[in-house]
Amino acid sequence: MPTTPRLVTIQDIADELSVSKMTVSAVLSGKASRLRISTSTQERVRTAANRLGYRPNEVARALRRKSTKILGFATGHKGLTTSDPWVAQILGGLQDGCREVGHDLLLHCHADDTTVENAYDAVLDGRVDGIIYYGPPGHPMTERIREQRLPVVAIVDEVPGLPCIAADDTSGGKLIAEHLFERGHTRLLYAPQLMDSSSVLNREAAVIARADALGMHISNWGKVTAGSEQTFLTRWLDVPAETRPTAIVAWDDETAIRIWRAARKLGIAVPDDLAITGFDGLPTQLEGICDLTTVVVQWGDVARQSIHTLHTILTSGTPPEQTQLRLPVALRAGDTT
Amino acid sequence: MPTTPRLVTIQDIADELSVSKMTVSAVLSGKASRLRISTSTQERVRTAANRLGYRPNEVARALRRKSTKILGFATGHKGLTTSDPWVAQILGGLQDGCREVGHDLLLHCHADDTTVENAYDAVLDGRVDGIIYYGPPGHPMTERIREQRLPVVAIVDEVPGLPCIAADDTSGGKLIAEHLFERGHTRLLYAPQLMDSSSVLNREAAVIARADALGMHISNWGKVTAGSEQTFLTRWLDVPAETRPTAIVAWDDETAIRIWRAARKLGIAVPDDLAITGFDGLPTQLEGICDLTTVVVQWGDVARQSIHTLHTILTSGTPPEQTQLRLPVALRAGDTT
DNA sequence: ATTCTGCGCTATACCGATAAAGCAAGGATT
DNA sequence: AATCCTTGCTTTATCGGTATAGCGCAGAAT
Repeated sequence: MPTTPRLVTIQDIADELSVSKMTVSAVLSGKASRLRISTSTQERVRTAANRLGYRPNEVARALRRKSTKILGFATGHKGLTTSDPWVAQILGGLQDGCREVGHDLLLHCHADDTTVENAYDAVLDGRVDGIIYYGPPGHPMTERIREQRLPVVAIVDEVPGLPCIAADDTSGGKLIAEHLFERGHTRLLYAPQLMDSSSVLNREAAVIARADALGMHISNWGKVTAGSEQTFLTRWLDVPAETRPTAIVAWDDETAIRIWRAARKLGIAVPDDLAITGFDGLPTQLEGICDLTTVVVQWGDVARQSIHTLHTILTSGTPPEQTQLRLPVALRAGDTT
Repeated sequence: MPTTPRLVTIQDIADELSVSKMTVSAVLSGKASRLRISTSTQERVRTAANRLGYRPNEVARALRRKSTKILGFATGHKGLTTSDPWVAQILGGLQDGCREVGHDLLLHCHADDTTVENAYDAVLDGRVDGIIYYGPPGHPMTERIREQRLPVVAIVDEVPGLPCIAADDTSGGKLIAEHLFERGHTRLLYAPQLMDSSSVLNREAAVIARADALGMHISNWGKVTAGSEQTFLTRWLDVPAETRPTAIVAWDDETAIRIWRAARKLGIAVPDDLAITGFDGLPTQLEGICDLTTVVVQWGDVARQSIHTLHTILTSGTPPEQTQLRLPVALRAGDTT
């Protein structure tokens, strides 16, 4: 039994003043002039509302207006969690955006594995007006989202057919390759972890393209999952020093740091024997003490922007002109290159 | 104009099968046996619902049932933001808890400064069934929350009269003092930053009490705000070496790291000249590379637990017996002591 | 004297569900 | 043969708002 405290409704005020519900509603929702309510009545209604501590029931409103003024956030990547500090940055941005457009933000907690399906459901349930989706593009449900023209905006990873706000991964990859080139590297190794992400693929493609153009050699030994860094580096140690890659380009900061940590354990000197780069620009709280070379992405801005795009879709009915955005990134050199 | 896609309602199904709305509702909400609906009708309803892709409108449900199955999170500390990685841990825990009790989680984005007032309003608006509140205890609104018996659970900081789930700050402070004692320190300096937090005060009191008991001397030069670390350490340098505190006990990790960073800049050797301790045990992502000595708190568990407490209050109408919880903490020695 | 117009508000229906009571038909009971 | 009970649904009211049309009255126009 949810203990909702005694509520003051519009009816209570109406009874008290011996006017109709509608009069009260009109006054309190600012439609007073359209319904031609006298100033004196308006005054009386407002006074009574204040005195009784009236607050409009948002649920009732939402039902009538068919819009909850709530936007949702759904993730489709497995293992991704809100406590991940980089998702936190996104959440912060989503919140800022919501504040700016006057909505609230709902985090879906229903299923154990939060998929696009949940996003889809939540909209149909009427719980939220629209969804920010961060997940893999391949999900069968994305097809239905497109067909039914549900208000969904993708972030970080591209989902074909959906509006998408992401980072400029291509520029980021280019910056990494150039940075390593300037530092004198000629043999690179790309270390992905997530595989069903357009972001990873874009970063990789850009690094490769730029590395090639600069005459560097770049290889890829496949996924570096959590826990396999040691094996990865052992393999690296087995390669004769003269042909060994001198830098590892990790697809994100987390992977980079895990490799860095493993390198320490194995006694590999970073960056002298091996340079490591990340991608994301996570706030590690240790800036100035211990810095990873990385590409800084304003994830908060990506998220904020996505809310605005979603809001435009909701208010105008159609996506805004600029429905595909890639926000600029910057290289930050640290102690690992 | 929010573009809600064409909805399938209970009425559509009823029309299609030439039965009443109520029959459909009963079947789909599992009350079929109580209303004595024949198995064949149940079958027909379910089939039709599936075929039409029916999803119950949660807003309508919420209105009727007077419960949204949504819990809210409100912060009252100024400057605290979701992108703060440690708030992220809390959010993750809140989400886990919500999943376990079958609710969703709403982040309030209405006002610029999110206060208890917002929490209060959101409950009265009917947007959420209850609130997890993290903020200072002194707010005048907390008085009204208590009076009206609103379902609010405080976390991290104690709010008199409200149920509260927090970390065992007292044990944490004790652990810090003992750890520094073992390392041979005799003169400590306590560095707070937030001031209106019971958590800070408890930590301080515990450190002082334990330090006294162990015969150590501990001083407090007041708040170390962001940016004032240099000044703080300059003052420290001015003290003659023989009477200088040899360890700084920061009230949290963030402050500790800011001091650590400033120490680096000033050429102070950590931990040889000066030891530094934190509190929180934030995942810095740099574990094994660069570690702060700190007290690890399972913030996720604090948050999860608070959801369960709130849920108990909502379902039973009264707070559970154990309405005050202090979760255990552990010391993690790092490179700074 | 009659119709028209503007004012200030009320009546009714509806959003999509659910709770509670009602009611018709058929078989069992007395 | 009359009553009762069970089965299997339907009816009505309600949650708390909002949209739309309407209605009585006063003064102005005809």
